[in-house]
Amino acid sequence: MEDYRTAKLSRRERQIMDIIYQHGQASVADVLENLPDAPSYSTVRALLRILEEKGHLTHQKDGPRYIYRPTQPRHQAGQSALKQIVQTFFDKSIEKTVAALVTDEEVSDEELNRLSQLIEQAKKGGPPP
Amino acid sequence: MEDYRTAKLSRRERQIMDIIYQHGQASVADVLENLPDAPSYSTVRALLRILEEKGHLTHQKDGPRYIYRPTQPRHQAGQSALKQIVQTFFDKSIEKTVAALVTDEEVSDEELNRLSQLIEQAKKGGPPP
DNA sequence: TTAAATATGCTAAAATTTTCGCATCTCAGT
DNA sequence: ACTGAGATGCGAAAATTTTAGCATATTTAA
Repeated sequence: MEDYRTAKLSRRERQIMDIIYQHGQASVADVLENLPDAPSYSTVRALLRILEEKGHLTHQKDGPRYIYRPTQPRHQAGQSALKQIVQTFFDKSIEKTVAALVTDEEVSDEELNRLSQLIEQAKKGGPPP
Repeated sequence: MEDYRTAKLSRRERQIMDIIYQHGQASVADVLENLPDAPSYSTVRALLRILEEKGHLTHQKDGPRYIYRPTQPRHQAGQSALKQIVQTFFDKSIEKTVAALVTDEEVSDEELNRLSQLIEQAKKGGPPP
Protein backbone atom coordinates (compact mmCIF):
# COMPACT_ATOMS: atom_id res chain seq x y z
CA MET A 1 0.00 0.00 0.00
CA GLU A 2 1.00 3.55 -0.53
CA ASP A 3 2.54 5.64 2.20
CA TYR A 4 -0.32 7.13 4.11
CA ARG A 5 1.51 10.39 4.40
CA THR A 6 1.60 10.67 0.64
CA ALA A 7 -1.87 9.27 0.24
CA LYS A 8 -4.92 11.37 -0.02
CA LEU A 9 -5.51 11.81 3.64
CA SER A 10 -6.80 14.96 5.19
CA ARG A 11 -5.10 16.76 8.03
CA ARG A 12 -7.17 15.17 10.75
CA GLU A 13 -6.95 11.75 9.22
CA ARG A 14 -3.21 11.95 9.16
CA GLN A 15 -3.02 13.16 12.71
CA ILE A 16 -5.07 10.22 13.80
CA MET A 17 -2.97 7.74 11.86
CA ASP A 18 0.13 9.17 13.49
CA ILE A 19 -1.32 8.73 16.93
CA ILE A 20 -2.34 5.18 16.25
CA TYR A 21 1.03 4.28 14.81
CA GLN A 22 2.79 5.82 17.74
CA HIS A 23 0.72 3.86 20.20
CA GLY A 24 0.41 0.73 18.15
CA GLN A 25 -3.31 0.76 18.70
CA ALA A 26 -5.86 3.07 20.22
CA SER A 27 -9.41 3.45 21.42
CA VAL A 28 -11.51 6.48 20.61
CA ALA A 29 -10.60 7.93 23.98
CA ASP A 30 -6.90 7.37 23.35
CA VAL A 31 -7.07 9.22 20.08
CA LEU A 32 -9.07 12.01 21.62
CA GLU A 33 -6.52 12.51 24.35
CA ASN A 34 -3.65 12.81 21.95
CA LEU A 35 -5.26 14.82 19.22
CA PRO A 36 -4.19 18.47 19.14
CA ASP A 37 -7.12 20.88 19.36
CA ALA A 38 -9.23 17.90 20.14
CA PRO A 39 -12.77 18.02 18.77
CA SER A 40 -15.69 16.09 20.17
CA TYR A 41 -15.91 12.40 20.77
CA SER A 42 -18.38 12.11 17.91
CA THR A 43 -15.98 13.74 15.56
CA VAL A 44 -13.17 11.38 16.34
CA ARG A 45 -15.45 8.44 15.81
CA ALA A 46 -16.48 9.77 12.46
CA LEU A 47 -12.88 10.12 11.38
CA LEU A 48 -12.03 6.63 12.54
CA ARG A 49 -14.95 5.29 10.60
CA ILE A 50 -13.75 7.03 7.47
CA LEU A 51 -10.21 5.76 7.93
CA GLU A 52 -11.58 2.28 8.26
CA GLU A 53 -13.64 2.68 5.12
CA LYS A 54 -10.56 3.81 3.28
CA GLY A 55 -8.76 0.71 4.44
CA HIS A 56 -6.16 2.25 6.69
CA LEU A 57 -7.57 0.94 9.93
CA THR A 58 -9.38 -2.05 11.34
CA HIS A 59 -11.07 -2.38 14.65
CA GLN A 60 -11.82 -5.16 17.03
CA LYS A 61 -13.87 -5.25 20.14
CA ASP A 62 -12.11 -5.09 23.45
CA GLY A 63 -14.78 -5.45 26.06
CA PRO A 64 -17.12 -2.55 25.70
CA ARG A 65 -15.08 -0.50 23.25
CA TYR A 66 -13.42 -0.62 19.87
CA ILE A 67 -9.69 -0.84 19.51
CA TYR A 68 -8.30 0.45 16.26
CA ARG A 69 -5.14 -0.80 14.59
CA PRO A 70 -3.41 0.12 11.37
CA THR A 71 -3.76 -2.29 8.49
CA GLN A 72 -0.28 -1.57 7.25
CA PRO A 73 2.42 -2.87 9.61
CA ARG A 74 4.23 -0.23 11.56
CA HIS A 75 7.72 -1.01 10.32
CA GLN A 76 6.52 -0.85 6.76
CA ALA A 77 4.78 2.45 7.24
CA GLY A 78 7.89 3.69 9.00
CA GLN A 79 10.09 2.75 6.09
CA SER A 80 7.87 4.62 3.68
CA ALA A 81 7.66 7.68 5.83
CA LEU A 82 11.38 7.71 6.38
CA LYS A 83 12.07 7.32 2.72
CA GLN A 84 9.92 10.30 1.99
CA ILE A 85 11.77 12.46 4.46
CA VAL A 86 15.12 11.40 3.11
CA GLN A 87 13.98 12.34 -0.34
CA THR A 88 12.42 15.65 0.59
CA PHE A 89 15.00 17.06 2.97
CA PHE A 90 18.21 15.14 2.56
CA ASP A 91 18.71 14.78 -1.18
CA LYS A 92 17.99 11.06 -0.92
CA SER A 93 21.22 10.71 1.02
CA ILE A 94 21.20 8.28 3.91
CA GLU A 95 24.44 9.77 5.07
CA LYS A 96 23.01 13.24 5.39
CA THR A 97 20.03 11.83 7.18
CA VAL A 98 22.08 9.96 9.73
CA ALA A 99 24.19 13.05 10.19
CA ALA A 100 21.07 15.00 11.07
CA LEU A 101 20.04 12.29 13.49
CA VAL A 102 23.27 12.17 15.44
CA THR A 103 23.87 15.90 15.27
CA ASP A 104 20.74 17.48 16.57
CA GLU A 105 19.77 15.13 19.29
CA GLU A 106 21.74 14.45 22.36
CA VAL A 107 22.97 10.99 21.63
CA SER A 108 24.69 9.12 24.41
CA ASP A 109 28.07 7.52 23.93
CA GLU A 110 26.49 4.21 24.56
CA GLU A 111 24.01 4.71 21.81
CA LEU A 112 26.74 5.80 19.44
CA ASN A 113 28.52 2.54 20.13
CA ARG A 114 25.43 0.59 19.31
CA LEU A 115 25.17 2.55 16.11
CA SER A 116 28.73 1.60 15.21
CA GLN A 117 27.87 -2.02 15.73
CA LEU A 118 24.82 -1.59 13.59
CA ILE A 119 26.87 -0.25 10.73
CA GLU A 120 29.40 -3.01 11.06
CA GLN A 121 26.69 -5.58 10.87
CA ALA A 122 25.31 -3.98 7.77
CA LYS A 123 28.75 -4.12 6.18
CA LYS A 124 28.97 -7.85 6.74
CA GLY A 125 25.47 -8.69 5.75
CA GLY A 126 25.23 -6.17 2.99
CA PRO A 127 27.07 -6.82 -0.27
CA PRO A 128 26.80 -10.45 -1.34
CA PRO A 129 29.13 -11.57 -4.17
CA MET B 1 8.47 27.68 13.97
CA GLU B 2 6.45 24.56 14.20
CA ASP B 3 7.06 21.65 11.91
CA TYR B 4 4.95 22.27 8.87
CA ARG B 5 3.97 18.66 8.76
CA THR B 6 2.45 18.98 12.17
CA ALA B 7 1.05 22.41 11.48
CA LYS B 8 -2.40 23.03 10.27
CA LEU B 9 -1.69 22.57 6.63
CA SER B 10 -4.05 20.93 4.24
CA ARG B 11 -3.14 18.05 2.01
CA ARG B 12 -2.36 20.19 -0.98
CA GLU B 13 -0.48 22.73 1.02
CA ARG B 14 1.75 20.06 2.43
CA GLN B 15 2.36 18.51 -0.93
CA ILE B 16 3.48 21.84 -2.23
CA MET B 17 5.77 22.49 0.71
CA ASP B 18 7.36 19.11 0.15
CA ILE B 19 8.02 19.89 -3.47
CA ILE B 20 9.54 23.23 -2.67
CA TYR B 21 11.75 21.80 0.04
CA GLN B 22 12.89 19.06 -2.23
CA HIS B 23 13.84 21.50 -4.94
CA GLY B 24 15.01 24.26 -2.67
CA GLN B 25 12.85 26.69 -4.56
CA ALA B 26 10.24 26.54 -7.27
CA SER B 27 8.18 28.49 -9.76
CA VAL B 28 4.49 27.87 -10.25
CA ALA B 29 5.34 25.70 -13.22
CA ASP B 30 7.82 23.66 -11.18
CA VAL B 31 5.23 22.96 -8.56
CA LEU B 32 2.65 22.09 -11.15
CA GLU B 33 4.94 19.56 -12.78
CA ASN B 34 5.65 17.78 -9.55
CA LEU B 35 2.25 17.84 -7.97
CA PRO B 36 0.44 14.50 -8.06
CA ASP B 37 -2.97 14.73 -9.73
CA ALA B 38 -2.00 18.17 -10.80
CA PRO B 39 -4.81 20.70 -10.86
CA SER B 40 -4.82 23.86 -12.95
CA TYR B 41 -2.23 26.58 -12.98
CA SER B 42 -4.66 28.90 -11.25
CA THR B 43 -5.16 26.45 -8.46
CA VAL B 44 -1.50 26.10 -7.75
CA ARG B 45 -1.13 29.85 -7.65
CA ALA B 46 -3.94 30.10 -5.18
CA LEU B 47 -2.31 27.58 -2.91
CA LEU B 48 1.03 29.33 -3.10
CA ARG B 49 -0.68 32.56 -2.22
CA ILE B 50 -2.23 30.97 0.83
CA LEU B 51 1.04 29.43 1.93
CA GLU B 52 2.67 32.79 1.66
CA GLU B 53 -0.10 34.40 3.70
CA LYS B 54 0.41 31.77 6.35
CA GLY B 55 4.07 32.61 6.44
CA HIS B 56 5.53 29.40 5.11
CA LEU B 57 6.73 30.80 1.83
CA THR B 58 8.16 33.95 0.34
CA HIS B 59 8.55 34.82 -3.26
CA GLN B 60 10.87 36.97 -5.26
CA LYS B 61 10.78 37.98 -8.85
CA ASP B 62 13.00 36.20 -11.27
CA GLY B 63 12.49 37.89 -14.59
CA PRO B 64 8.87 37.49 -15.53
CA ARG B 65 7.94 34.95 -12.90
CA TYR B 66 7.84 34.38 -9.18
CA ILE B 67 10.20 32.06 -7.44
CA TYR B 68 9.00 30.68 -4.15
CA ARG B 69 11.20 29.69 -1.24
CA PRO B 70 10.47 28.32 2.19
CA THR B 71 10.81 30.74 5.07
CA GLN B 72 12.06 28.03 7.38
CA PRO B 73 15.52 26.76 6.45
CA ARG B 74 15.60 23.35 4.91
CA HIS B 75 17.87 21.72 7.46
CA GLN B 76 15.67 22.98 10.26
CA ALA B 77 12.50 21.72 8.64
CA GLY B 78 14.27 18.44 7.99
CA GLN B 79 15.22 18.08 11.64
CA SER B 80 11.64 18.63 12.70
CA ALA B 81 10.23 16.25 10.17
CA LEU B 82 12.76 13.61 11.06
CA LYS B 83 12.09 13.99 14.73
CA GLN B 84 8.44 13.43 14.14
CA ILE B 85 9.05 10.24 12.21
CA VAL B 86 11.39 8.94 14.89
CA GLN B 87 8.73 9.57 17.46
CA THR B 88 5.85 8.13 15.51
CA PHE B 89 7.39 4.99 14.08
CA PHE B 90 10.57 4.25 15.96
CA ASP B 91 9.75 4.74 19.62
CA LYS B 92 11.94 7.84 19.70
CA SER B 93 14.94 5.60 19.17
CA ILE B 94 17.65 6.90 16.90
CA GLU B 95 19.11 3.45 16.83
CA LYS B 96 15.96 1.89 15.46
CA THR B 97 15.70 4.63 12.93
CA VAL B 98 19.22 4.18 11.65
CA ALA B 99 18.62 0.47 11.54
CA ALA B 100 15.66 1.07 9.27
CA LEU B 101 17.76 3.33 7.08
CA VAL B 102 20.59 0.90 6.53
CA THR B 103 18.37 -2.14 6.35
CA ASP B 104 15.81 -1.35 3.73
CA GLU B 105 17.83 0.56 1.23
CA GLU B 106 20.68 -0.85 -0.70
CA VAL B 107 23.54 0.93 0.94
CA SER B 108 26.93 0.66 -0.66
CA ASP B 109 29.98 -0.43 1.28
CA GLU B 110 31.46 2.93 0.64
CA GLU B 111 28.54 4.70 2.15
CA LEU B 112 28.62 2.47 5.17
CA ASN B 113 32.21 3.46 5.72
CA ARG B 114 31.30 7.08 5.61
CA LEU B 115 28.60 6.37 8.13
CA SER B 116 31.15 4.79 10.44
CA GLN B 117 33.27 7.87 10.23
CA LEU B 118 30.27 9.97 10.96
CA ILE B 119 29.56 8.06 14.14
CA GLU B 120 33.17 8.27 15.21
CA GLN B 121 33.14 11.99 14.78
CA ALA B 122 30.00 12.27 16.84
CA LYS B 123 31.68 10.27 19.59
CA LYS B 124 34.56 12.69 19.75
CA GLY B 125 32.60 15.83 19.48
CA GLY B 126 29.69 14.69 21.54
CA PRO B 127 30.04 14.36 25.31
CA PRO B 128 32.32 17.01 26.78
CA PRO B 129 33.36 16.45 30.43
C1' DT C 1 -33.07 -6.45 36.94
C1' DT C 2 -32.66 -1.87 36.66
C1' DA C 3 -30.37 2.33 35.96
C1' DA C 4 -26.49 5.13 35.10
C1' DA C 5 -22.54 5.35 32.35
C1' DT C 6 -20.34 4.64 28.32
C1' DA C 7 -20.27 3.06 23.35
C1' DT C 8 -21.61 2.97 18.79
C1' DG C 9 -24.63 4.13 14.23
C1' DC C 10 -26.17 7.41 11.45
C1' DT C 11 -27.33 11.87 9.51
C1' DA C 12 -26.73 16.43 8.45
C1' DA C 13 -24.93 21.17 9.08
C1' DA C 14 -20.76 24.24 9.30
C1' DA C 15 -16.27 25.25 7.91
C1' DT C 16 -12.43 24.71 5.19
C1' DT C 17 -10.11 23.31 1.20
C1' DT C 18 -9.71 22.96 -3.55
C1' DT C 19 -10.64 24.48 -7.73
C1' DC C 20 -11.02 27.56 -11.74
C1' DG C 21 -12.17 31.77 -14.66
C1' DC C 22 -11.60 36.36 -16.01
C1' DA C 23 -9.27 40.74 -15.96
C1' DT C 24 -4.86 42.81 -15.92
C1' DC C 25 -0.01 43.25 -16.16
C1' DT C 26 4.77 42.20 -17.91
C1' DC C 27 8.28 40.53 -20.90
C1' DA C 28 10.34 39.49 -25.46
C1' DG C 29 10.66 39.87 -30.22
C1' DT C 30 9.26 42.36 -34.44
C1' DA D 1 5.71 51.02 -30.14
C1' DC D 2 2.94 46.90 -30.85
C1' DT D 3 1.55 42.36 -30.17
C1' DG D 4 1.55 37.57 -28.69
C1' DA D 5 2.85 34.65 -24.94
C1' DG D 6 2.91 33.94 -20.46
C1' DA D 7 2.36 35.72 -15.48
C1' DT D 8 -0.09 37.56 -11.76
C1' DG D 9 -4.40 39.41 -8.78
C1' DC D 10 -8.65 38.63 -7.31
C1' DG D 11 -12.99 36.66 -6.41
C1' DA D 12 -16.24 33.11 -6.01
C1' DA D 13 -18.24 28.33 -7.01
C1' DA D 14 -17.66 23.30 -6.16
C1' DA D 15 -16.07 19.70 -3.39
C1' DT D 16 -14.30 17.85 0.63
C1' DT D 17 -13.38 17.84 5.38
C1' DT D 18 -14.63 18.61 9.94
C1' DT D 19 -17.78 18.83 13.25
C1' DA D 20 -21.61 17.67 16.33
C1' DG D 21 -26.30 15.88 17.80
C1' DC D 22 -29.67 12.46 18.55
C1' DA D 23 -31.13 7.68 18.77
C1' DT D 24 -29.84 3.15 20.13
C1' DA D 25 -27.09 -0.49 22.13
C1' DT D 26 -23.99 -2.44 25.59
C1' DT D 27 -21.70 -2.77 29.98
C1' DT D 28 -21.22 -2.40 34.86
C1' DA D 29 -22.58 -1.73 39.46
C1' DA D 30 -26.01 -1.52 42.92
